[in-house]
Amino acid sequence: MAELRTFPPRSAQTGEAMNACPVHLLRGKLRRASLRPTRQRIALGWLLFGKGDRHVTAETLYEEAVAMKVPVSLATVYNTLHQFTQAGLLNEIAVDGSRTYFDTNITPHHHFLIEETNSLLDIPKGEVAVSGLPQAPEGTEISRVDVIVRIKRAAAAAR
Amino acid sequence: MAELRTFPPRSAQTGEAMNACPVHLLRGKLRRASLRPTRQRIALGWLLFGKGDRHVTAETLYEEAVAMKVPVSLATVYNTLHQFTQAGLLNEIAVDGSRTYFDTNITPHHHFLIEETNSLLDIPKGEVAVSGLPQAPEGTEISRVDVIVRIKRAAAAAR
DNA sequence: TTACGTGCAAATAATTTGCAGTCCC
DNA sequence: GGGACTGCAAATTATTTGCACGTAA
Repeated sequence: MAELRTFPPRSAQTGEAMNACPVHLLRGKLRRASLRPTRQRIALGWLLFGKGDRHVTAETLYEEAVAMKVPVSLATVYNTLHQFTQAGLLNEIAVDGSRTYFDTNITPHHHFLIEETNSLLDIPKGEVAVSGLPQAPEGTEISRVDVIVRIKRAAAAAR
Repeated sequence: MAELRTFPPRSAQTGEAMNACPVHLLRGKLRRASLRPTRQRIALGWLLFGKGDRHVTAETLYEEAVAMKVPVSLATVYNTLHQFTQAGLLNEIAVDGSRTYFDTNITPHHHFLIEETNSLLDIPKGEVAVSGLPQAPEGTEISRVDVIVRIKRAAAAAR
């Protein structure tokens, strides 16, 4: 259905009359990160940043791209996710020992992990507070604090 | 140096005069978990539970076993770690998207992740408190809360 | 004896890499 | 035009699995 066609109208790539267009913003975002705004980076950026905060894995993003008829290879999705992460546009989250998740919400916040579906959910900012953090060992500093609240289906309570 | 020889003195395996011996305790632990106290499970259990709380990966435990001249295969180490985990003797921790760590400390506590060496350190119980945990979604409950404090070498402060 | 465990090697799964061809500046 | 980017396939890494053989009960 929704095709790539929706994205970078060829005519627009030359920059005429569309300064508020999200694609335009994306290009700027990429440029600022010294990443050439290529077709696939823009398409992936669109998928990632175009609909609010999301959590994706390389695999899911790749599938989305394919579904949207965006011509991109899985290897490029991996590369792009890592480049975006390195550029600070994404956060990497480890929840289980197998897949790697990427989060488009780069503000400090924590997560629910729905064990049943292995999916992530943001915990609204401010609801969780971690206190009493001990001093980091000599010569080191805290780079990040991750909190993951694992959720399972409630034990069928006797009734 | 320290060889397996130190472990289950053949004579002891029949159960004579060594009720307080750690090997004996281990056997009980395994039996209670319905795991046959086999040579390799005892050796691995010895390595895991014989020196206080530890964090291992299948790979590191395997190397230790090899160094101790314990005859065991990597596949068995994986199996054993999972069986122990399922039996509640170990906790599995995900800190990065690649390796899986196992923690012999099964009481609720949190971790430092030394990014430089990719190693884990327990955060002393009681130092960290997580407050304001939101309600788990309908029909679900919290199964565990993991807090991982990532530590990096301090930015060389100007002086 | 007999089911449970173990070892080995092959199978998977997720991710990375090498390199030839393509595209942006 | 030239270097940055991409795609493909082969290479890696971490982990799992199938199956013949060994071993605890």
